[in-house]
Amino acid sequence: MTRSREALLAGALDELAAVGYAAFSMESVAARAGVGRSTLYRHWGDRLQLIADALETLNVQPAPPDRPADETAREHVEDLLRHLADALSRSRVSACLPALVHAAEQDAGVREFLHGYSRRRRQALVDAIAEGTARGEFRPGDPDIGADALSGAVFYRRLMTAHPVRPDDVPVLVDAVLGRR
Amino acid sequence: MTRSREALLAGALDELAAVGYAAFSMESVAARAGVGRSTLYRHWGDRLQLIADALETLNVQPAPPDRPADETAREHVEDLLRHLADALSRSRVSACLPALVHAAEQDAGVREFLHGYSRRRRQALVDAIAEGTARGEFRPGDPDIGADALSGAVFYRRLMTAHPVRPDDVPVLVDAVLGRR
Amino acid sequence: MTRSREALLAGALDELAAVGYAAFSMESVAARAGVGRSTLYRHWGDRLQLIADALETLNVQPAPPDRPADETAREHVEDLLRHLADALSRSRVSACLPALVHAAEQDAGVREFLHGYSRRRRQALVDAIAEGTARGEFRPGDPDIGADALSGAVFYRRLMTAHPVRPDDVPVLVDAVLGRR
Amino acid sequence: MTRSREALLAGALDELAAVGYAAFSMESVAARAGVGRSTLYRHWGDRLQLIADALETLNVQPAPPDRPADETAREHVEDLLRHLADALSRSRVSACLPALVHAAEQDAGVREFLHGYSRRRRQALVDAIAEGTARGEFRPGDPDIGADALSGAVFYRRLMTAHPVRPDDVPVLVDAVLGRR
DNA sequence: CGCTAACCGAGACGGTACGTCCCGTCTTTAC
DNA sequence: GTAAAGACGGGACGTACCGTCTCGGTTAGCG
Repeated sequence: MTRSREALLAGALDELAAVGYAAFSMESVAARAGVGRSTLYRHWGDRLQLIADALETLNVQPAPPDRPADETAREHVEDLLRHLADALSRSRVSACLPALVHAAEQDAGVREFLHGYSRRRRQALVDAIAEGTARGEFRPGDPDIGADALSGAVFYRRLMTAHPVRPDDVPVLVDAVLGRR
Repeated sequence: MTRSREALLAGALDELAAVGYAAFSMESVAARAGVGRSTLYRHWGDRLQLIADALETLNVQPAPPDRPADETAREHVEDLLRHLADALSRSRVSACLPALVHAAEQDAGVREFLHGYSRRRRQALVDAIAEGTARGEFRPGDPDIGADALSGAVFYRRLMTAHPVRPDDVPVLVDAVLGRR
Repeated sequence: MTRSREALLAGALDELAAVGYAAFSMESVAARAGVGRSTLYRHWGDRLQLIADALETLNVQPAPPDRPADETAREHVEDLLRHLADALSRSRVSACLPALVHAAEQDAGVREFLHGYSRRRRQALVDAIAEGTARGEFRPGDPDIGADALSGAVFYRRLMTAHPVRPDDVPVLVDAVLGRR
Repeated sequence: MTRSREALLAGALDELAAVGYAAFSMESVAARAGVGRSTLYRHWGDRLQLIADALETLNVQPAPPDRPADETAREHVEDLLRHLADALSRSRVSACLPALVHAAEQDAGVREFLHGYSRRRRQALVDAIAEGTARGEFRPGDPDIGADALSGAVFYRRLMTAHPVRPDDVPVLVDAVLGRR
């Protein structure tokens, strides 16, 4: 709303991406925003409220791009996964993700945010898979399981290995889990 | 080695599991171990050294149980996944995992540990899948991709949702990714 | 200035008098003043800055009492010495003196303070002696030397013996050094 | 006695002279002596015992030099004062003196040592003055007072000013306090 | 136009944890 | 059997943030 509010929310995300949740410092957020410490506390009371609020900022779902009428379900699934892989490689979300995973373990508010974020993405994937399965584009199977395996592979590679999934890897992954073209 | 060393390493893991990496306090670890703060610093110098060392403790791979000679590759894969699912539900590793994921993002030592830990588990899975594929127990496919999808699903459900994979979920998952029985 | 500042300065002098310079503890000063340790460090940064500042407190010279017009130079000299003897027996200055002497050896700031304090007192004495000498109340002689001998006796007895100069001892001392009445 | 004992006593005096009583560190004394910390504690238990013992080392009175038969009492007094002035300018005693003054205020053992040291020196001076007074070399007067004034001037200038008494200053001082030649 | 209210910065305050240094005690090694 | 090495619990150091608070100063809106 007020000018400093936005500067602080942005500063909070920067801080989170830069030093993580553990070393996150209100002092430093205020400095990033070029704002007095007291102003910060006037708006958010404590660290967690600020972080939780800043995360909402990330929550704005970009409207799903108009899908061409003739896009196959497989293409759609691949798009969703490519977008996820991309988000986990480059965006601010990616930088904050490990901090979020950790914070979620400690704080119900953050947990809610993280799970909700994940749920929305996953649901889109489930829908696309279900459509493809119905159309016979994919091997028959539970679309929920498929979504876990596909999303999981992307998150797993980002969080637990040094080699995140790249866009080119996506088709192979879809082939393996949902059935060859 | 010395008595207090072990008490402190154990205390460190407890602390990590209890309050996470962000709120991890040397003060509190020393208290948990019933040991003077200076003793703690005599051994580890700072927070990260202690955590890194404590993690090595988790690193001891339990010898793979003697596999019955007649176990199928599918059974083996399912065992590995059930063990992983179990580890991510109950063990000390699970409690520390979010803290680890976060710490790994900030510290190379922890990152190395986490990736190494993940790599070893994954390799066992890859081998089992490859064997099954060779024997025709599974649908043909790249065992690396299959391992990512299977491991990924388990980690994803633990870290990003409120519903971790339970042992009973494993066969369905294996069916979906590697091919129906 | 701020409330706690004064409480801390007073506490510092108490601490200095009570346990000396060697055992002087910031922790304990803060406790004496009923103030948080961080407040103490916010104002002074470290032990020496605090002590140096606290000493300035002692530096306020009480305005010389209106000397009766008919006071002789000898009476004036005796007054000054009695005042010194008294200060070295009872006052807070006396309690801090040994600590000061030691601290002065290690720290230039304290040294400056101590020497300045001594110089001012001594100068008043030199002036009084010079006046008396000019008036023929005292035996001819260098007033600086006389001041050293008189001041010296008082400090010497305070610092190096168990028997400080008492007010009654002053006239005899003046007789011996400056000439009999 | 044992080799390390002596090294430690010497080291203690060095340390005292170097950093004073306040910053005196057992750690550092042991290091100076090239000896383990535990060896130090085996001999002295704590800081004060060590310091007290080390000071005894300084206590060895050099045998009074054979006074020439024809030396006057004034010459003797001047010799004693010159020796004192010299000791307070150069020797290890001088370096330790401020530390001693301070320690004496806190610790009875050190106080006893310091006062005793002072008493012995002063007595020699009193005797010399008394002799000179008896012989008519000095103005009549109480030799105790004279000794306080003379010793006092020397200590005062050492401890409270930046200008210690130098050997050349001695005759003038004696003239002023005990009577002109 | 001037008053009031909000928002803001600066920073004092009591607190807690950090990592460092030294204390005095003790056990364990090794010469 | 004496000395070294060094682990141990303790406690003060000076630093950095925390979250709370009071204090002036600016700006805006409203009377």
